[in-house]
Amino acid sequence: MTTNTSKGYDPADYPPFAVTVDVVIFTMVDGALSVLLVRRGQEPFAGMWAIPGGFKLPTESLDDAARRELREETGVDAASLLVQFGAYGDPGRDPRMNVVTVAYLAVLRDLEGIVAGTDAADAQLVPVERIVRGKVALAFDHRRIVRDAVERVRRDLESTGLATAFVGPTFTLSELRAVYEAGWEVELDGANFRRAVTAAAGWVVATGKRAAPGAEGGKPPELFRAGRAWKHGAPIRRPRNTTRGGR
Amino acid sequence: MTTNTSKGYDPADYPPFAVTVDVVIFTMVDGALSVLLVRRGQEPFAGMWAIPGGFKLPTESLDDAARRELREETGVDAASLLVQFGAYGDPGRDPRMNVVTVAYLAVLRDLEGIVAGTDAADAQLVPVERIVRGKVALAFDHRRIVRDAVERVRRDLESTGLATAFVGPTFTLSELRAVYEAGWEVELDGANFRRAVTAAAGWVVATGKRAAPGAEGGKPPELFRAGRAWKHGAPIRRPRNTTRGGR
DNA sequence: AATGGTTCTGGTCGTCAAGACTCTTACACG
DNA sequence: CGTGTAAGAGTCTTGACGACCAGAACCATT
Repeated sequence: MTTNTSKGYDPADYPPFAVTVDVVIFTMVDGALSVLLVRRGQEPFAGMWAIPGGFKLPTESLDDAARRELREETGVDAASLLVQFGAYGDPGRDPRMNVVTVAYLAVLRDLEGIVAGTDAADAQLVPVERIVRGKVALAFDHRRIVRDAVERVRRDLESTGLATAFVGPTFTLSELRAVYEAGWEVELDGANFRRAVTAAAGWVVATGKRAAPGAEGGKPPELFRAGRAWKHGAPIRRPRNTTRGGR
Repeated sequence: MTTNTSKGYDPADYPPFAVTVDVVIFTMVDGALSVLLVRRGQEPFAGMWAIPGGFKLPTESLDDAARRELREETGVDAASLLVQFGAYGDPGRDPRMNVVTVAYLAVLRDLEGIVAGTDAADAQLVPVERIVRGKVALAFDHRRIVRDAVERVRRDLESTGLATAFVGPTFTLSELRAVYEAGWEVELDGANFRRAVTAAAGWVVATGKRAAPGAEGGKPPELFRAGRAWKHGAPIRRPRNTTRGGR
């Protein structure tokens, strides 16, 4: 074992990099987990779809840079959620120079309306399934980044309060359940789901109000808001359809 | 919403950064999850303890850089595990320049012997608990990095085959159980643990051999090797001692 | 007003995983 | 040959979870 001699600090010693921050912005579009893509204006990959991103400034933290990119691209100031999930620095991932990018995933609620107000040639919301399966070509290594982001979302649904970021400040249990169903690609029984989140206090708090019944009719559902317990976990676990033991 | 105009490519446009890779190297030291610390030889923070790290080269990937650092610091070529878990770039985290570091966590098995062969003033294995609680002062923001790494280990124990990286190619169920107990700071019943990992095929494969009984005597335990199922998950879940609902 | 359709909401029931616990087996040591 | 120790096997209870059914509350249509 050698001692740590590697961090020499002659400024000529270290190779310069550009550091960028890319943000995978998720939202729910009629029951499908979707991400925001923007069309690139410049080379390289001009005209191609990509996830939003930009250079980090020396005066801001990585989190700040991600927040700034989010605001610049969507006008939204505070995302429901913004988490870092990976860094990408393969040689040649940017054809022009050494770029290391730090990837964030964000969750927004009302993105659909915002995107509808822009030129459809410049921004669109695409179901993750289409990106994962390669139906849409993305610039750089952005397809891999999106894939990793989706993977992270699936995990965090089970271990964090991520799901609440997809719904509004008040929500029905059906809406919340739909988030899990879309993220995990499963079907959950409504009655069992209700029991899981209402059995213990701290997950959802009844507001006493009711939402308007859907277009299809039906009993008007209760409105809830998120409790504090989400800070430390999730009320339900991902079903293991694979009979324990994998394969 | 604006279109993506942020990635201008005039080389004078983007602020230069140094990119480093830091590795939190975990190993088990008599039942305690521990990390490798090395003493810094140069400024800044000369003489202080830190986790190993160094500059990324433009010709290598981030993963390659992490592997290289691991080899340079420990002489070990292939770690049992090497995963990226975070990037850190707060302004001022390095007093001399703009540095963004990408953090990896590694798991090694026989590190104790390697460290014993070096000058104790240059490298040591420290239980994570001492670092988390701030008993050891670390350079840069390395304490935070180690804390995040520990958090990641705890999670990955439940959702990946991380635990098998701590044990040898063949192992007893007690050894494997000890990994979970140390990582989660819980006690697991030996009989129940055995049932969990042997109930379904694919987790552990009996080799037919038996290890020598411990110094304390007792029935000599069976030796197993890891099966393929670990690729996709873990055989046991972290006990929820908090009576569901957190708070 | 009655009927059928839809969704929410509460209840039941069987299955199975998870823990707690006990007992047997196989070694070392004196 | 007993005694101590840890591995390994068995039993039992609890409760979580999923599948399913039934009633309640609303809408739309007749």
